[in-house]
Amino acid sequence: MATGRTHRPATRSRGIPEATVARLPLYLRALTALSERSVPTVSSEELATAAGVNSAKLRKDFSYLGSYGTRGVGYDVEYLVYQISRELGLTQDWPVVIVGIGNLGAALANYGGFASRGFRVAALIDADPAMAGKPVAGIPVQHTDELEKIITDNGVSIGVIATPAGAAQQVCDRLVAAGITSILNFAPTVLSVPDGVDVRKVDLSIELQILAFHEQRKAGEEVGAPEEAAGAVPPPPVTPHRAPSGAPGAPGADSGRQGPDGDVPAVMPA
Amino acid sequence: MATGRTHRPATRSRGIPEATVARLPLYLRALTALSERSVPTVSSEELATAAGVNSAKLRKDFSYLGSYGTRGVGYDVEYLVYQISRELGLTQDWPVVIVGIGNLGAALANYGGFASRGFRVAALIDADPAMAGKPVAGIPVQHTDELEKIITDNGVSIGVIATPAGAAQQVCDRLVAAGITSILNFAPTVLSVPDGVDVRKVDLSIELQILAFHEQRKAGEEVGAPEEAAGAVPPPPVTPHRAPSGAPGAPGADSGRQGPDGDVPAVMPA
DNA sequence: ATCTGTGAATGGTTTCACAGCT
DNA sequence: AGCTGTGAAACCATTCACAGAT
Repeated sequence: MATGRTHRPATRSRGIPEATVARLPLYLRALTALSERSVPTVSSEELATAAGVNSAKLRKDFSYLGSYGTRGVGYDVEYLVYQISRELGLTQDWPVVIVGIGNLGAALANYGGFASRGFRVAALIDADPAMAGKPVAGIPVQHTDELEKIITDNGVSIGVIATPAGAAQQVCDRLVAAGITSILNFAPTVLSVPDGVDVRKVDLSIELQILAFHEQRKAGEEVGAPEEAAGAVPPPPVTPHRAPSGAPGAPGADSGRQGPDGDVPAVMPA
Repeated sequence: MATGRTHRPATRSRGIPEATVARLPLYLRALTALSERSVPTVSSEELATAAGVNSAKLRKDFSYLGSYGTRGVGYDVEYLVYQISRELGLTQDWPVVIVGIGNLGAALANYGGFASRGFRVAALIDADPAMAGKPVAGIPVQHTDELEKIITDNGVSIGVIATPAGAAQQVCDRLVAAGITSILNFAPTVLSVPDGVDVRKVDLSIELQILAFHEQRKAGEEVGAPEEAAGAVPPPPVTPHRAPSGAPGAPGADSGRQGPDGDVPAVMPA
């Protein structure tokens, strides 16, 4: 049960900063679009705009990869596409398994963006026996029992977890035991993995909550009142010694914020 | 065409750092789980483990909210749940519209995590007339024509875009014109929005590409060869003056990396 | 004249380590 | 004794501004 490493402690990765790595796919996408329109070269300014960043950042980012531009001219589109693809490891193909074929899993299986870069969906796996054999996105779903075999046989090293939260850790453990070393997790749970395994998390409800935070601020500033928008100010930290008997404060319109079962599966696998 | 602002330039938000805001939902989830198990108090250490961060970070984060703990004891679970909910704006409810009801849109509509905190799916919108009226997750899909009316009538300020990339900017413009000020974008495009509108992006293929980057590094280090794993070293930056006639380098096994239509819709709305 | 590549400056985030309260 | 709250230090990321290449 190793303590979950998650973010890669910069193992001296020949220096490319994590923040830069996270933007390379953005540049790649913008470049691919240019390439399709047969644009031969771009300036840092143009490319930055297309990718939604500023040009200084882009140039700094590229400087970690090497000197791939031409002063006074810009960057050769095809050449850059290749260099970034190579840096990201997209010149080889990556078989991927998706575990948990509910709505979300099906959406992922159908997602064109996977196939379009080196990623290939090697298998779809679900715990529901009734799903077994049914094709999703042209690929027959296989039962969880086959998980280990599928991974070894296909040499899969990347797994996508799209199961309900309750099943995620268990699935994760099996994936890791079978040899998976990178996991993309859509279930709303913190996964524990041994050292050397990378986990990235995509969490829909967290993103919304962050938006709500800013949204609330906007609403507050609008009226001029710098603090609370509506509703009474909550009780001060009265240093409670035990759990308060009732509810903590005056939560306003809080008629049952709690969902049907706590933190909730992303999507049912059945 | 305003240049797309995206990340909130820290408008003196009473100081809470963006990185902290992004972690509050994590803490909230861990606290909710504790609350359900009727745990009265937690130490920063325990809570940090449950949330997947370290305790120093957690304490720093909480210190921006106020002094909600008790030295020598820890934090009162219920009280903290309330304080963080309030800070995130989750004590009020947020009507949300989802535009683009393909596999992904349907998955989102069914996602329990939305409903479980203040978020309420106010409407599902799709461009396909054949979808109109069909219930998804118990909510009838409405046609894009109704978009503006739906938003104004329901006072919606948060919109989720789950359309193909090609439609996203257009949908975004209409959402913004109708009064939406926060957008969660699942389409693989950079959205341009006027100042004051927040956009957050969830991009499945980018996450996978980041994993591939690290995966590649692991494979390389394993064999001891610090540089290229397999395949010839690519051509040096020969300062090409125009686009090279053929392909740039020696992309190895690159039998058609390009997908059927470029960067590809997330999921078909039809 | 133009546009890249990069040191130096700035700003934000994480970690350390300990003072201060219970 | 135990655990929070927080300055100070260390680290990472972004932006500035300009030297250097074409």
